[in-house]
Amino acid sequence: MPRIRHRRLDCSPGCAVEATLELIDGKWKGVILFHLLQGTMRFNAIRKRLPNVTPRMLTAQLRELEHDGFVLRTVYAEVPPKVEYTLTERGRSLEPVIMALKSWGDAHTSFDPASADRATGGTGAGPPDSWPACRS
Amino acid sequence: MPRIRHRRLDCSPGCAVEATLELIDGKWKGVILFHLLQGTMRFNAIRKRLPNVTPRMLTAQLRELEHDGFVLRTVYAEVPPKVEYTLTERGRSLEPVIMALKSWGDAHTSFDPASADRATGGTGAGPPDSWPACRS
DNA sequence: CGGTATCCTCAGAGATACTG
DNA sequence: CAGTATCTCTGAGGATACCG
Repeated sequence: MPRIRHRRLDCSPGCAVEATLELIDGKWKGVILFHLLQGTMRFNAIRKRLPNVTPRMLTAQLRELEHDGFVLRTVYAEVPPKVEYTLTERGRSLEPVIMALKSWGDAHTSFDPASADRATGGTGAGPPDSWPACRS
Repeated sequence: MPRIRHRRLDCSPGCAVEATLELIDGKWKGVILFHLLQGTMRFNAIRKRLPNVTPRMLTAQLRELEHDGFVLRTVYAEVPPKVEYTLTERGRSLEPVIMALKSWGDAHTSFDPASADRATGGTGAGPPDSWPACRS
């Protein structure tokens, strides 16, 4: 069984920011957490929401979330197999964080060049050329 | 000049979550953003706040933040050189996100086992063994 | 249905040294 | 002071195939 380790030990007043980021970082954890906020889901249900995820990656991410105490994995001894993923209390405590991320994303995915780059007496140089857009 | 690309294009209702996460992900961006919220800082001032960062990494992270329109880099034609980093409007718009991350981290760095893992009719098995603690 | 098992790639990140 | 320049390496993450 591969042990799960966290890497960031660097501290400072902003340590808490990094600590939290590290926990929800990892390619799919954010979205998984977001979807689980709507309720318990089964493996393939989650999978359908993440179009490009491979089973291997989804398992890995879910295992990390479980290890970090965010989700509870419940296996039913049935045929065919049934596994449910539910947020724990700790997992639900992330709701404000996830929602802050979502709100910002919703508000800024279509970027308005006129509102950025105007901080102080900026040069006007270095025009931001491209931000990623959300497809579909 | 190495072009900066973003990778995550995967969409779904939770797309915005991932989109935001991607922008502030990257080992040091969260803390940098956090510190810049307190005001304009110079390169070495930021560096002092991130004890274990190498100049190369700090430069890279700042360049990405600049590319994403979060920070403004102002170079003064002086000797010795002076470069200041300031948040843009767009950068400051991240404040709720950063603060959500920090609040959660502050509240959960000392983990209380009694409050987690009690979701539904949990098994009680799989005791969470170790979470990373903040040193210093 | 809900995963494992392998294999592989490549970009993120560290160490070290040097510079306008 | 504020960075570059290399060189190296780890491991997160993808592709593909198979299993209880």
